[in-house]
Amino acid sequence: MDDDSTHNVFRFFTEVGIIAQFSARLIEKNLPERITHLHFGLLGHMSRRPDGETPQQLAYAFQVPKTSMTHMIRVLEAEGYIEIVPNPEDARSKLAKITPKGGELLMQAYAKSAQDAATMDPPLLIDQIEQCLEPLAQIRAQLDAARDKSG
Amino acid sequence: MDDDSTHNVFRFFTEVGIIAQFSARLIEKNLPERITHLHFGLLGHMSRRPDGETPQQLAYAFQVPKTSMTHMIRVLEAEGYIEIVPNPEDARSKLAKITPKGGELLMQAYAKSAQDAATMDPPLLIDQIEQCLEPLAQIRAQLDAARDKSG
DNA sequence: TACTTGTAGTACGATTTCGTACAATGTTAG
DNA sequence: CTAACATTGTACGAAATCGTACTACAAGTA
Repeated sequence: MDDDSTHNVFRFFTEVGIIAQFSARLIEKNLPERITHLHFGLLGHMSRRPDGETPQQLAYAFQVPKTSMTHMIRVLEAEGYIEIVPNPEDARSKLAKITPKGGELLMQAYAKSAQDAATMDPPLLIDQIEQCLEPLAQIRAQLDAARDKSG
Repeated sequence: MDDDSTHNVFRFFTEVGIIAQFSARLIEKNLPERITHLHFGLLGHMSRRPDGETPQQLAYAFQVPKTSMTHMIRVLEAEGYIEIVPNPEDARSKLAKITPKGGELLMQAYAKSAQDAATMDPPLLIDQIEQCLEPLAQIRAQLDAARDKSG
């Protein structure tokens, strides 16, 4: 990889890091105290999996340590946004499922954040966003694959 | 903003968030204990500003609370990567400057991470990355501008 | 069955994050 | 000048992050 490409890769990571921080703030502005964008992501993830997922699966999906996930789902459970039930297929394990209250929160935060995004000044650059979407998805898939191979 | 665009915006944020996490890990793998990708970003920022910057400016640039920045620069100073001197233009304030040791760390981490990036399997999608670069920069600039207007 | 090895989740503690409150200094209106 | 007000950095404490070590259960071996 030549110097130019290297520079571009780092620049890419820098831009992506900054934008990620903005999006985190955008969403957290519309979430209750103590609920972060990661919790929001967890709820979205669970809403697509009505049978629930184990903390282990969630930790892997969100690339955080097991202990961090333990803490996060406890917060969500304490606030009633998810429920944690024993895993019928493995007595060591548990299943985390979104509750109606969690679904409510998800919808509301989504709607409010969408509203905020739609009313930004200067306005969001939808064209550029859509233009990035496909390549970003490919890059993410490549990074996922590389992670699975080596660590 | 129609439903389709809204969906794309959220998808964009999701992809960006995941990629940001990967890049953070990629870099932190090549940094000492206690030094994070944010510290790496701080060092890079300071390396382009030999006269130093105040903690306030750094907090704004990196979009973290002042108190978080206080803590971060203390870690960097404790490890000798930066030095903190009084600000000659404002007795309330200080200036944080990168040290030669900090420059060393920056170079080394950059080189190692570049090496890691270049040897990924499957390989990094340089074309897609370069394709995203310009639109991402525009999106970031728009988000910056919107932040300055409202909060 | 008894034994070895592996895996799920968590207790615990060190560190980090960040909101609140504050002391020191700067700025400005009068 | 000086009194109000604003700004800089920080002490402090509550909460979050995450590495280490552990317990409980599972799975494979003999």
